Amino acid sequence: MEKYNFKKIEQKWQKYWEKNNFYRAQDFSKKPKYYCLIEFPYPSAEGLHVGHTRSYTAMDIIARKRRMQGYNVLNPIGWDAFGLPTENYAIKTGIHPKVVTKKNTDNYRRQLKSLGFSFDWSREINTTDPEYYKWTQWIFLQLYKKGLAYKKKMPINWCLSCKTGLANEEVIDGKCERCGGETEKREKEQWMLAITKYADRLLKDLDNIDYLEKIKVQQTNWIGKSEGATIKFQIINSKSQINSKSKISNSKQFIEVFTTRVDTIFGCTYLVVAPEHIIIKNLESRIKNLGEVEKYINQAKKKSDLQRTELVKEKTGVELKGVKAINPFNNEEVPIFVADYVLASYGTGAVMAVPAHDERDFEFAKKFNLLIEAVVMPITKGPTKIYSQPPDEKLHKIVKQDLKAEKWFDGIEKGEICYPDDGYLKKSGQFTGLTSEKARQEMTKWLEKSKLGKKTTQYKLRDWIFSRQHYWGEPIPIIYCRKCLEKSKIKNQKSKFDYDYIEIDGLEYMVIPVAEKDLPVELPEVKKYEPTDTGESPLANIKDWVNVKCPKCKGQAKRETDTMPNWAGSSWYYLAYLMRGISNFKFPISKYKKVFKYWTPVDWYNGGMEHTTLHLLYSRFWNKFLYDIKVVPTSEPYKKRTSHGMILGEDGEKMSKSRGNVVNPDDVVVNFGVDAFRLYQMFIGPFEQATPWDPRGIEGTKRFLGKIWDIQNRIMSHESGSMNKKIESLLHKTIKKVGDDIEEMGFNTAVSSLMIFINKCYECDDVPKNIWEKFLIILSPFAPHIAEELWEQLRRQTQTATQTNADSPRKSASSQYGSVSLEQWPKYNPKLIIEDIFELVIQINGRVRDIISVKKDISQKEAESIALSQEKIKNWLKGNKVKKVIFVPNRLINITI
RNA sequence: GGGCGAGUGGCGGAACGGUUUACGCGUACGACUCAAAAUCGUAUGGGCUUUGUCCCAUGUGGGUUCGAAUCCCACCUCGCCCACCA
Repeated sequence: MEKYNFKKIEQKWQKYWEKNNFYRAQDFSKKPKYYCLIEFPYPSAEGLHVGHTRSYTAMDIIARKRRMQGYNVLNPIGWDAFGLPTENYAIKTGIHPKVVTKKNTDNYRRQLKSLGFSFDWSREINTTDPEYYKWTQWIFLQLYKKGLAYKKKMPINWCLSCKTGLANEEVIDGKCERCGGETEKREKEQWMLAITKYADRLLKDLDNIDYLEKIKVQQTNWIGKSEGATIKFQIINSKSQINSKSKISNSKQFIEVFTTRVDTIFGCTYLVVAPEHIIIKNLESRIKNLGEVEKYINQAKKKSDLQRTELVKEKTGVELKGVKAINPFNNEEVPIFVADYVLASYGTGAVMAVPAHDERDFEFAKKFNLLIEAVVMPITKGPTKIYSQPPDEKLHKIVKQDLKAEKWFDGIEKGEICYPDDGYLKKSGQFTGLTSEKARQEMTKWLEKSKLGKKTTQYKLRDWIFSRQHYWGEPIPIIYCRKCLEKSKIKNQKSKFDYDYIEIDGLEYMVIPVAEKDLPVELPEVKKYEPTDTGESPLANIKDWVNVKCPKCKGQAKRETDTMPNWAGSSWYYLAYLMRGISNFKFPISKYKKVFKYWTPVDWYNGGMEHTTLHLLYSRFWNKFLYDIKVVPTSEPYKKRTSHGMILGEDGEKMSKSRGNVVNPDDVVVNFGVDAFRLYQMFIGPFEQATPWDPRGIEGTKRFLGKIWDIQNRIMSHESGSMNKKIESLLHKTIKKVGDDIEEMGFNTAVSSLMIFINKCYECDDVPKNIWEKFLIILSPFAPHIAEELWEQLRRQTQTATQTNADSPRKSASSQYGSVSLEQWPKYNPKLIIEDIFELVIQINGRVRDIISVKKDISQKEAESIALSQEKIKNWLKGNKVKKVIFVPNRLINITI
């Protein structure tokens, strides 16, 4: 018999699969569909590493199993190829990103094909293909038409070294996610997507999908819904100013604040507004220390986010002298401060400060010596004093009256300690005595009745900054025309513009979306890819691309030169695979509705945790939008989402080029073969956990395959057939275990149970063929090449034995014997799993003292008498009285003495 | 500071109320070999002046239970994500 030659086998079967279009998904097949999805890779110059391939292998195993279970499986692959590394490479070398992308995708394709993944290569996609991105642009235009894409002057995060705007999500600790460089705030006209309009649905619909709990929690926190109230504080001039003749101009001005703790409002001793808050400009004439305030604001603006966060400990701020605010609940005057610990972008950009019940306000008040007034007292611990008649007697049960509790309580009362939790109210007018919860309800009602505020829901989620000033991205398909704007102005009344216009460099333009028939707006050829220092996209320099005939008036117009962020192309790629199969991206969209209906939603999507709040949320948003405009039939794109752990380097650190600990699958495969590699990736540790790569570990899975090869040779070398009860029972156990484990992504234990089965077979001389065949079937998703080869050998032997003389036609080398991947996934027989003997554990006082084999399903009585008759046990029991006997059927008996 | 998760042999890990250390790596010894590699076999948590019907071991300290790695409480350490969100 030949030795196990993985190279030969792998090549043979990979060719066979490809030649026979083995893993092509059938649109509209009558079989039930199963759509599994992995995150398509960004084709970098370094090539694949084992971090990618582990998760792909896992999904490949699931796909292969589903096919054997009778599903029509779609397991597609493509390239998320727009991105900065490619652009940076182009800047350095002058080579067109297209060329680089081609080179990298070719390499990735070669690598993936060599690893035996069962992808449907006929649907390969590439986000940088104009036929692909014309649809990305098309979706943008639909968003624009529905008012969900808009342009806005925004203080954006600007990366000084990449020279581009970044979304909040792309700035980490004040640094650029890509290059790690410093960022600062800049004002720029940016295209925005109104994801916040979908915030509530993105949150609520999490209930109906099967995402890992931690993914749901992360998305929930990211969306960050909080219920509270907005409250209007009237602004007045402070007394000193009133006295100095200039009467209060009666145009009432208000500051609106957002709070989740209305119940603490009687403890509000000042207001704070963010440095960017518009009210400061509006109050300019009334602020007495304007110079000081402006100085502070300028300083705050200069601070990058990094500096702002670094200064967490030291709070800064300036009082707006000359004005005060009136607390609508008690009509008390409170001072107004400007401070950068208040964020302009959240809530109303202004807060009511309650130092007694908010840590940040407390800190600020301490520093500026402001009044701290406690109005909420703790309920459960040590209230030695009662401030009012609470509505519920039980709330006042004094739990402990030790000194500590009393001190704590007094500290709160004296304003020495901040108490940020719920409690019951004191010194709160008509609301005194209510619990925080109840008070929030009542006070909000009161606010709404008196029209001084209202119930409000706030989200941390912000709109998505969609503009990038880069070359290597999808051009935003918008044209700006001055002539059209002039015409409309003449036609319409001056003040009523029923069209979109925009101001660029002081000139006004009309915004004209590119028509569907003119898509794609293709990236022009350029000589230089560098972003400009002015912050404009490199596209702005291509005059004959920028200057364009207006599609409406045929006059001089110009194109938008910003491009889309990376996340655009990946927000809908699961649909692109379907379109690719049908009509290769031709218009119109109606062509594809049927295929969407057949395949969506994705049944199982696996990817990295790092995409939970970006890609995964963005693509849920786009899908919901596409659902609303009736393009896709389901409101959620992915039915089930799981995530994988990272593979760390041998040193236990994250794999990275700079650390030099990256493992390239190519090198592993050369020495050990694809099947050993696939198995080891699955065996290395729990799938959801990070595990270090151990270069020696793979020896084990290679030996495992060698054993399989040997056993098959033994089986084939002699007539076997006699049933082996033990092996049969173990087979059925293994079928169950492997099947269950795959579903729960317990791949490491699945592999180990396959190993246990093989170890047992190895001990036996005689493994019946029909048992062995079933083993090959359940092995095949993990190690498809060797499984195919052994299956074929086995079949060839059987067939040549039965049909002697038959000159079997020799078409393709292998197809005549079928393929193991066309077999049915075997069912286990529950009866065969149950053994008639089990190991009865005999414990005394919970400690194991003896183990004996006994018959299954014996009664407690029987077990007891067996236990008590054991010599060892008798010795233990000598001179002791049996107190109690606990019996766990088919497991153990515990005697207490 | 907040959220999520994890701490078990020399190492990756299994078990997730019932025999701690499955499976694999490594190591030691043995077989085969002139020899080595490969392969196969055996052993492999620690302790003992007691080799036993012994004792101790799942980050630390408590608790619940006949019985805890597993459940509860407190603490320590590490990882990931978020972070002045009112």
